[in-house]
Amino acid sequence: MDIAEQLAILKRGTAEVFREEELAERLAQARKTGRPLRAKLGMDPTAPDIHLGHTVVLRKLRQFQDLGHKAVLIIGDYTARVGDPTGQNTTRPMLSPEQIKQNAQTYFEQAGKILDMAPEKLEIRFNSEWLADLRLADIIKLAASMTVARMLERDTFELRYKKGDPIGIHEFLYPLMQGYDSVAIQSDVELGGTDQTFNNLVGRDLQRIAGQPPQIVITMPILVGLDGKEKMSKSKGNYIGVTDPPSEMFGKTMSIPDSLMENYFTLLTDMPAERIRELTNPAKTHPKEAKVLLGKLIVEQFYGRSAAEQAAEEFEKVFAQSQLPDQLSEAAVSAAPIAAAKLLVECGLAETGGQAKRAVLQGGVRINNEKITDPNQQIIPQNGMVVQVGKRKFVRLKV
RNA sequence: GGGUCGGUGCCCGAGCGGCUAAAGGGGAUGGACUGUAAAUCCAUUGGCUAGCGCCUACGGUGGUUCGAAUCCACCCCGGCCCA
Repeated sequence: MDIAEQLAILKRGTAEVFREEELAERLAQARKTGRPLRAKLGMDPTAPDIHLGHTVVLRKLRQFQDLGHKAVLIIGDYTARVGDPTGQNTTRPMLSPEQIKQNAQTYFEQAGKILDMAPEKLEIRFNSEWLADLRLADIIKLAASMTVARMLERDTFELRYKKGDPIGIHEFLYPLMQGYDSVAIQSDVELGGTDQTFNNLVGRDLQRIAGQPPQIVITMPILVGLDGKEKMSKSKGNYIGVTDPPSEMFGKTMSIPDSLMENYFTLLTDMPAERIRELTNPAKTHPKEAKVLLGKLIVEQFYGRSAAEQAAEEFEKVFAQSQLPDQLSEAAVSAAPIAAAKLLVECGLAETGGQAKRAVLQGGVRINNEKITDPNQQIIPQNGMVVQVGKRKFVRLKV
């Protein structure tokens, strides 16, 4: 594949490339010397569960692998002790080493769904390997390569500063540590979300100072969450996890605002841009149809085609035709008569009695598809009885 | 170190001795309308109780008072200004 083609693939969906000419050069050089590029991605072991937001960058990294390059995954075990201030309104707690190790493990398992895990395509490094040995003098030297003004330029700091939120001095060290990672592993390229732009560019500076050719920085757009407003994140609950079961993945995809579809197609699938334009043009494609396709494509990447088809069918059945899903989770209850509200709590459909009572009073509860209106109505649980709260929570009773 | 302002429910934020489980907004949940989209509208939003009612809650501890998120003392945490 020639350089122009490679470049086109690598550029697709990116937010920015610093700098494109350098990337082209470096690709050409790799081809000439036969030395694959080292594409770095830092992983924060504080948040082990991967969602589609993370896969945007992982997919890009995978493209590098597929083009014959090497992915270098940095586990920020040492940096996690500092906590990346990016996007945080408050200082993060520091983690214990055991916790970090466990998180990293989970991360690998999940990242393996996207990345090529073959040893010759993937190098995994813990940054404590080089950061733990730095002495105070080294750290001061590192710190001297940055100014307070430049630090404060970063939105995250600026925002917090203006808002009057606390900023710990140690947080200033984070970008430096991350930048030093690039020096340590001699990366050719570093990938990250746009929120990592600053951190990644620091790597360029530090490499230059260290006499290395500065890495090319490729940033990917931040994936917007299901709410259509904020960044996809676990804490905001607006995410699709890579371990979500197919039906849930599909259902969540169907719930995104239409306006987000183009973005999702671009960042989460390999669909050509031209086709995406057709799909997201309501005059050419019905939005629901496009979204179904999107949902299938997403599920397919993690569970294969047949699971994707099945999830779509199931969705149609349950939500469009209000039928019961194929698979119902079971809840064991005793056979004694019980008030409806209490039954909901018993089988885990409500957390508290008050919540259950409310659900009933608001007409959201059905037992064997019959609406219950009185929270105190006595129910005699029977095997196979189906209890439903709202549109999406079902349970089959097991007496 | 000095001065000053602040810490309220999932989040933001009002309240500044009783009428306060605590205004308002956001979010979330349930309902209507739909394409589990958006927009809109209605309702709910500490726990226990069939209900009367009881318990827990306004940074922490102790106090004043018939009664405290509200007053006082000390402590913890944070912002800003000065040094």
